Amino acid sequence: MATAAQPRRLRADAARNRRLLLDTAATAFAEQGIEVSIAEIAQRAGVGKGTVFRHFPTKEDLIAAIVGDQLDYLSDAGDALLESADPTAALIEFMTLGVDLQARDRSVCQIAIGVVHNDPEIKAAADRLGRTATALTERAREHGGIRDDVTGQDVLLLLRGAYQAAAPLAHVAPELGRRYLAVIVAGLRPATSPLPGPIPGPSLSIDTMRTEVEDGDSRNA
Amino acid sequence: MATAAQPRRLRADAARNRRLLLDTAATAFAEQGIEVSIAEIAQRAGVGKGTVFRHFPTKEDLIAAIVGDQLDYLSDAGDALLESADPTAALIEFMTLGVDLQARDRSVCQIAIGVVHNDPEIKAAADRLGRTATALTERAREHGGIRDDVTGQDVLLLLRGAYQAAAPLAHVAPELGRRYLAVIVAGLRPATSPLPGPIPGPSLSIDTMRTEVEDGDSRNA
DNA sequence: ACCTGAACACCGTTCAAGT
DNA sequence: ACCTGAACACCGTTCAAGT
Repeated sequence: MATAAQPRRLRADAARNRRLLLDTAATAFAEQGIEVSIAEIAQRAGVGKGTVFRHFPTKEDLIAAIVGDQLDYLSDAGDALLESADPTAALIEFMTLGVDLQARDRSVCQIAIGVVHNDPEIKAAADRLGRTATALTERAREHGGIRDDVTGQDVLLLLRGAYQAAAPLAHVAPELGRRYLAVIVAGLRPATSPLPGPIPGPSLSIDTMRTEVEDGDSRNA
Repeated sequence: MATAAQPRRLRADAARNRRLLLDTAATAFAEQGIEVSIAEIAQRAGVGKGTVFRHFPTKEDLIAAIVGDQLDYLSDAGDALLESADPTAALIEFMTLGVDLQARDRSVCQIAIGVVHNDPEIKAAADRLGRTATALTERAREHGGIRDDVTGQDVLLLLRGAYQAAAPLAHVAPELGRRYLAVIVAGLRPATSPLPGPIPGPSLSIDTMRTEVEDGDSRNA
């Protein structure tokens, strides 16, 4: 339920349309990916195109709202896993859920990949997911299940990597995501040599880090 | 140099235009990603839009040609590394080159992700890269550097995963790809428990696997 | 307040007319 | 044989006119 800073109370029909659009778009995106046209979504929902843009000023905003919901789903699952007896198994289960979620819904794959960054709803959902991942990661670390230079952000990003590695063959071998998650999990086990480069901070959300740098630069790498 | 089944000999100006377009598009894609318009590429190259489509019937074909070249570059580097004294270090170096290549060129990131599948040029380049990766992987395995249930295809896909994991923060922390590659490499070390799921065959290219299944199905997962 | 569809700018692609 | 730009279909987005 990522219902953040809304202008307080929508008219009855407006609220209904918003939900309707969210649901219609979610299934459409899951089926065909984000390239479905707004026109088609509007038609499937039985409203005019203009209505879509009244609720979501841009297509990105619509995607953001849906992805935000999905992130919340993963946060819920992660929070529940915090009660689990085996912290390491809980972290692995969390990552597995994340990989499967991406496989199920094509639109989630774009999470945080530049398309959907500056939206406040997504930002809030991503922050919450970051906190959950950090908690799970710290428990697993204290339990001795994973190396001590790995953060919750690492876990979230690697969970994305596991799915993205498998993505090209997703149609042929849907279980491949699990395979690569297993490789990654094995790589997270306690080890001697430290990982190279900077460590993504546990408190720093993806969006925060990005906006800090000012958007739209660095086109020339 | 992926110059495959072309209608034998282009007219002088045509050959020149083709190269010009390839170069112009390559830099444009690397700078701004694949979303640059054909119109802009045509203009930057100083030709009409129609000319672009005469050489590359579709935008995908243009991308395919460029990505194919890039894959060849990685194959060349990999083949050179086959002479290296330390097979395990060679494999790691190969993967590092692959991650860096993706970071350098935004268009390569889409490799084999469904956009660019059925193109024969890409298919040939991907096959070759697959063979190179397989050779490097087998040498490292015989050397005892990696677990024995990992194929060259695994290596290629994981190399993609490493970059994709880091991609959301690529602007802020360009070295993050190396970090996640290190995690993955650690996970590839010889181990007791086998990886779950099917093993991507060393001889089977990504494209081959895909066309075997017949495209356009499996929309409902 | 909210909905709607015509209108706009832009994109990939086609093709008749040129050389 | 190859090049060109006008023309087409489609897309995201805007907005004046309706309720």
